[in-house]
Amino acid sequence: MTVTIYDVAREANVSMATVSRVVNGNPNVKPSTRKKVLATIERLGYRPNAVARGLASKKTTTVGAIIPDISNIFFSELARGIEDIATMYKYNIILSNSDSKKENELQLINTMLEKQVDGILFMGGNITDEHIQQFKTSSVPVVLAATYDSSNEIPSVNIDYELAGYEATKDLIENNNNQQPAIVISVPDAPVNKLKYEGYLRALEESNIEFSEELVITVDYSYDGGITAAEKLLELEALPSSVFVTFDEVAIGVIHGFQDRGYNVPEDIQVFGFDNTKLAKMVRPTLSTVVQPMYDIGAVAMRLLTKYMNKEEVTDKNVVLPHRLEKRNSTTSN
Amino acid sequence: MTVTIYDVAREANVSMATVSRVVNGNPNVKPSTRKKVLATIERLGYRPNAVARGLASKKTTTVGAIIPDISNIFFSELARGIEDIATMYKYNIILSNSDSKKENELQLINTMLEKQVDGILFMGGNITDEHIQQFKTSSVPVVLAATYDSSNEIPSVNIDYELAGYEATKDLIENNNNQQPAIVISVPDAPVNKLKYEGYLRALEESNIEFSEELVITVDYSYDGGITAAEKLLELEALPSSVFVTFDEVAIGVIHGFQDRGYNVPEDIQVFGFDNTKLAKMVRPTLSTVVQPMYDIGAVAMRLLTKYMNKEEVTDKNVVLPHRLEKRNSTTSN
DNA sequence: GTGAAAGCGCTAACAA
DNA sequence: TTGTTAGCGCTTTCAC
Repeated sequence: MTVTIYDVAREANVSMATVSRVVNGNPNVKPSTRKKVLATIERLGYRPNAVARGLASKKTTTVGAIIPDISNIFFSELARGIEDIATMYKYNIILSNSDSKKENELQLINTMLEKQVDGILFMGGNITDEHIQQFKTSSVPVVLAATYDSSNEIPSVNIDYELAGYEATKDLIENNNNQQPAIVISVPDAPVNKLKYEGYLRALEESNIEFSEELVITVDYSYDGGITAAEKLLELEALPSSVFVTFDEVAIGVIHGFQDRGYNVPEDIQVFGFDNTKLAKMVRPTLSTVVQPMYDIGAVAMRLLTKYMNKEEVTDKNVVLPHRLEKRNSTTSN
Repeated sequence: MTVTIYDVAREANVSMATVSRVVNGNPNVKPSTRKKVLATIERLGYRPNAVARGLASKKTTTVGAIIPDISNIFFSELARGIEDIATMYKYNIILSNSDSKKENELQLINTMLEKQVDGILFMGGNITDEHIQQFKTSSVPVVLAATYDSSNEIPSVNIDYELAGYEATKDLIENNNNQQPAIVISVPDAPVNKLKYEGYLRALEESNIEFSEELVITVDYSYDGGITAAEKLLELEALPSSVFVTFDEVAIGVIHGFQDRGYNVPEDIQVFGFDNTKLAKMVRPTLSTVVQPMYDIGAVAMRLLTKYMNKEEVTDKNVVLPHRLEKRNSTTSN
């Protein structure tokens, strides 16, 4: 049926070891026999069986990627970064969605390990001790992408969320006469979001702004969550002059929530987002936001993982990529 | 090092065959020995090696998904549909991006086959004879998702693109005093887009509208492409009263292109999109569009693939899912 | 530069 | 109900 290395060996009058050498680019093969082998491979349409190879070599050139939700624009960009670098290094990706549920995550890690992946790229919300435990006892390296582990035990690639939150808030404060910006938080339990909030608080503190709790709004991580947030903000006695929204998609909902009720952004209220997904340029007014380089995070995380898989030396185990503020029209009246 | 089925067998005083039976849920095991085996599996932390299993059983419970670009919101929704059904049937997905390049596509198919996937889900633009050839000689089933193969030889899941294009155009014609809507096309060589265009032409014909070629605009498949399209439209002697844009993302660019130049949608020009990605509700005015059920296409395609993989009988090899028009504010002055 | 042979960890007859 | 024994298709010593 399927043609094996053994068939090729027989047809080419060499041993299977030689065929294996040719297939794997081992230099210890006489050019003439290499040519002969290559010819019969071509003739028979031989295609190496990666599963058999994996069993014999204990390497599958496959890595597992556990991601909350690939249909989320943030993660799909991240995934693209991962994929591109993986391809560059000849790895394939087994991609699975966890919906950020611990149970799914732990289960998926196990499945990936069963499939003998050479490494795991993990994206998630909350890293629990159980996660850490599983990562540390894993037989293959694990790298976290856009996922914060406060213990810093697991290699990771992130931006400085606290600083980013601080800077965005600071910008809003400075442009609004030292008034407290509101903040719209989603998935408040996820450490990265806590960090954004901490940055927000630090900025308030530094500007000696008296903190009003009612300006902290928690809503779903969704466009509709943003609409809801706008409604909540409009129910307050006084509309704050600005709002920091911790996800672009939610921020766009906030903008439209205001606009649909006759308010103008940025005139009535300025809106600052977070992530710089491509959505940020696809609204009117365009969204000022914190640039988080999703693609790069994915790419760098994958690169880092290859280093671990190849047992290369790693100097920087917890990579912090630069971020910046991109000011657009949702904060700038012009 | 790693604990194998053999270790478990020894520790539990049974043969590896029995352990295998327990692991695979084979009922021919006495409950007491099953319990004993399970206990030692637990105790030793045994984790079955899927690669060895794959080699022995010739099944990997892994399917390959070849997708143009996972960071595209359309495909990422599709991918989610695929993934969810795959999980339901205990399959894992190897996901790869092709950027719709034939060379990559062919290469990826080959890689997937080397990895011994049990089936392939293919999404792409142009299906050439070479593709068909490779699919037909593939040792595992292949299903196309949102990808048109005019020969209908390969199993597929689609909507009726021609009809959808026809209906959208028809709607625009009827709401605009029989004037020819413009059409903005991206990736014109892809058969699905040709079909949309054919539907457009049929609608014109049916309404006895004299066809003006200058109302056919071709731009990149991107938001910026939409901006460009709006510019091109504004360069015409007379602005058409409506435009059918064959992708939502481009349509949103078109809307903003007009708005940024002081024109109003739908008052100055109506805009109709295609796909109903979640972007459609995230613009103002909200986008009227053809609802293409991406998630369902992915899910149904994966389900279809499982049928082929299990050698179940398939009654409907080329599935055509229903679509509909979702009228929103980009075509309805209110 | 090439070949022989022993696994890799498991499944699946076939026996018992 | 359980065990024995071939492989699955390849890599990788170790000889020659």
